[in-house]
Amino acid sequence: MARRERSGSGNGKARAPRGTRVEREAERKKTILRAAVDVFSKKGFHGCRIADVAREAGVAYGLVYHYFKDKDELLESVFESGWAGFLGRVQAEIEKDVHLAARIRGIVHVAFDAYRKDPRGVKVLILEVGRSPAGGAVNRGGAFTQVVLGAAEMFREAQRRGEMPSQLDAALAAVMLFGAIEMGLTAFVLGILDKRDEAAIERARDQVAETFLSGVLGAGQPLSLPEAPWTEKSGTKSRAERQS
Amino acid sequence: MARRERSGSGNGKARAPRGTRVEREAERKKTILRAAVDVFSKKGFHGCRIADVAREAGVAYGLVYHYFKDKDELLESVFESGWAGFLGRVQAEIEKDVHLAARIRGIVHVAFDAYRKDPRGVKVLILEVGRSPAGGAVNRGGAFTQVVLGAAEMFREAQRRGEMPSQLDAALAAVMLFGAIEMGLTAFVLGILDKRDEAAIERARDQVAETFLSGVLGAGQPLSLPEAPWTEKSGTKSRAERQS
Amino acid sequence: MARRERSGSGNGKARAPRGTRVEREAERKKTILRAAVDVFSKKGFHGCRIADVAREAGVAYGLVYHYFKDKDELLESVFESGWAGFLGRVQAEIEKDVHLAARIRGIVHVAFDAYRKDPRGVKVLILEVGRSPAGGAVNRGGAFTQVVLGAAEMFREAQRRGEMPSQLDAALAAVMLFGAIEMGLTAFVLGILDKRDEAAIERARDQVAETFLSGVLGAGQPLSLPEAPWTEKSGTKSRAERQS
Amino acid sequence: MARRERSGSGNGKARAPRGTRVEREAERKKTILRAAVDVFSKKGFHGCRIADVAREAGVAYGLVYHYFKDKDELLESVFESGWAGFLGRVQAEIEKDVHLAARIRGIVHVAFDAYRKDPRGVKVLILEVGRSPAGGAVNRGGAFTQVVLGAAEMFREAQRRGEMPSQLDAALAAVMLFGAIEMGLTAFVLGILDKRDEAAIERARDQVAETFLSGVLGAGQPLSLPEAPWTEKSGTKSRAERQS
DNA sequence: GATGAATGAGTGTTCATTCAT
DNA sequence: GATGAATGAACACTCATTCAT
Repeated sequence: MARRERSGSGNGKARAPRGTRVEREAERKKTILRAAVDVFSKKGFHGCRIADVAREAGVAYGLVYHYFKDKDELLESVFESGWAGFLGRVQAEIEKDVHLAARIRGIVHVAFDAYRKDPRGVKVLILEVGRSPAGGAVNRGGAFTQVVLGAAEMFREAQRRGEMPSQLDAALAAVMLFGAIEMGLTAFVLGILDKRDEAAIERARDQVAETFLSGVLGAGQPLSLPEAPWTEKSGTKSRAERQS
Repeated sequence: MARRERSGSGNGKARAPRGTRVEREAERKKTILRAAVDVFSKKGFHGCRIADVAREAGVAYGLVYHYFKDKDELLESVFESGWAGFLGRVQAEIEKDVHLAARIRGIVHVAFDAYRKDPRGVKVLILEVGRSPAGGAVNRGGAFTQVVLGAAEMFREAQRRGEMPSQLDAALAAVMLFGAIEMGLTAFVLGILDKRDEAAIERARDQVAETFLSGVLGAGQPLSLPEAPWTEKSGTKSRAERQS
Repeated sequence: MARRERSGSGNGKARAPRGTRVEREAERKKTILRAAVDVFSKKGFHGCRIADVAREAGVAYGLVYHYFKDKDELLESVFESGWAGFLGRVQAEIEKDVHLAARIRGIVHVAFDAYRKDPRGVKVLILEVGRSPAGGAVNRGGAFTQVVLGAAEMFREAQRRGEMPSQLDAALAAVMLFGAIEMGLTAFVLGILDKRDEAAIERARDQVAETFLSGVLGAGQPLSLPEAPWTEKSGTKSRAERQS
Repeated sequence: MARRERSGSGNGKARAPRGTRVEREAERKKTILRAAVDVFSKKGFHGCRIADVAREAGVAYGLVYHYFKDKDELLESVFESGWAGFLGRVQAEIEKDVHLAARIRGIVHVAFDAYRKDPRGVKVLILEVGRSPAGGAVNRGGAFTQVVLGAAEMFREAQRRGEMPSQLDAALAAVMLFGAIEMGLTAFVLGILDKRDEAAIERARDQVAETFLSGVLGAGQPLSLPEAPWTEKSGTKSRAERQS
């Protein structure tokens, strides 16, 4: 952002071929970031050392500290560069002024596409994000929570528009959406589904979207299921029990 | 050896089993285990030190090593004692010979009940389990995967019985089920939903179950949605778009 | 020594079969001592744990501490029980009123016999004794030094008696004697010579004795060796330089 | 990169090699090694802590680990740097193509010179080397054994050349040689002889060499000793008894 | 900017020793 | 006397971070 152009000051000797100093620096930073993603995805945040990242990036040990204040900032950058982009795209889908179904499909698509493009990165996100109870480090919670809340608002709006029954709690719907997506991807990460099968990934994507939609939209019409006890009872009952 | 029989003094019901050395040792071990769960849930696996566990349990540092070979074994025990129990109950639900809907509800109930009984423990499970790319330590992967596969089999069986449409991939259905549950609980862990509201927990439980059921069972009847592009086209289309 | 006979005091019930309590205790202590020798010989003093000794002896962990104040005392006892005996016998040989040659042979015999009877014990002595620079523990230095000094006195006496030339420093002769013996045994301990070959042990014993004798007794008659430069030069010179 | 050429400022003789990073690192490593030798010689291997070595060397704790993988490697280096050099020089003496007597004297000289130059180092070698039954660490055994075997070969060769009677077992002769040397030095280490008396050291050196030579070379001519019982009997006898 | 040596606090683990039963 | 659980000091090793070149 703070671009400081300082094109050649008469230094007629050797000049770095491609790109300004600034550009090359940005390049370096990206290299390190990418290396960090790789290493994190292999060993996890805690299991990796700065030395690993440096080696993977092919730069000197101390250079990492030129670009990142400390390990935490590095992690945060990883998330900003990956997660933020992802969340941004999700948010964009959320804000589209189309029918709920289209938005859901859009969100799911964004997630699965991200996985197809950068399985490593997604793996890191899935495995590390939100798993930092120590706080401090990955403050993904915040960003992620924001998106979930945004999605909840989307559902609420859809309910107002009549695009979806009002019985289902909007926040819960949002949560379930991301749960379905995450586990869908986790299935590939853990090897339950074959990650090398492109078609399988696409199929999973569509089924996740449609199944979720079917569940959410059909929530109003309690299909005649054999005994669906809690749909009515539970609410009442629990309220009664609440006295203790 | 030094058996100290202290036959009930009229206390016809529960009898304090304290006294035998063996019993007190088992007690100690449990104390440490509980302390470990507590500490883990507060600081996560990597953020916790043996010293913390010992302090929390109120025992001497070295005693932890009397009962557990090393930190990894302690962690594994935490998961075995918590996770294994949970997975066992899930498995029991899976194997019940009732309609799919009942089984799904049973599974969801087991999970939410576990959370109600021991939020801390569940938090640990959710935040740490399966997030140990370093491998070795938390070998939950295996057990969890087994249960997911078991659930997949359940869905497959249900499809054969005609209790559920065959279009949805059974494995994916299993994965989504656990995803919905996990995220449902995560919502409480992360504070998106109010964990102190017992009724909210029950409501979430039921909605998760019913929504999931609705989605899975209704998967056959693609409700007349405004544009549901991928249901049919997807495979072809995406392959076409792949050119870029 | 302090035998405290307390034959049955009318205790008509169960009585320990063989031996008084005192006797059984002495027995225990010996068992532990033997176990300690074994373990030390396998892992060395520092490499072994009290637990190892206890296990080897087949007694409970804490019992070792009933009989020995601490690890150091245990080690000292090992040396006292083995080393002291050995040194005593050596001392006896030293004090015999016979010709030097006979005494030397006697000493060598004592050492090699000890090895034949208890290779383990000798190994411990050789490998650990005198290797405790930390002081404290093995105060063998003292005892060993005493014996060396005793042997030196023996040589001095022999020189007075004319049984041996006076040129060789008596103290050095003593030192060399034990050096030859120790290395002779070390050869078996390290496997340079075959420890299972009884005849080899006997041969080594005799050759050590005779060679040493030959060297010491012949010290007066500087066999016409091709160039024996230091015998005269160095000695004289150094004595001259000694003034400073 | 930042090469800072500081070509001699008229200092025609010795040039301070300091300046290059590599050189200073080698220097550092040596400093640590020397410190390790010092600490070992004071406290022994087991009694010394990495912290001691670091303090003695005046470097930071962690730096020791920068140069040495772990404590064992440090120890090994200590021995390699000291022991290997010593053994090499001994081996050189062994391989010289001169009369046995000269070689023996050479070997003894090498040993005593080493002691004069670096009593500390020799002390470590004497007190710790070969006393590591735990194996692994000090693999001196191998190197030392090799030299002993080399010396044995030297004696065998001398026997073929007729420089020494054939009765004495060559391997035993080798063993005794080193035994005499070791104990000769031990006498100074233990304080039996005065280590500050340079002349005493020289005298001891020469007497050890000559006495040993006298013993070995005179081995053929069993000086008319009063009763030399085993010289004939024992050998024969033991061979006979060997039947059992 | 780049490099990697230097630093040292933090933590897992061991094990001698004590003590209640 | 026996037993082995309990205690905690001691120490090896790691690794984030700094700094001189």
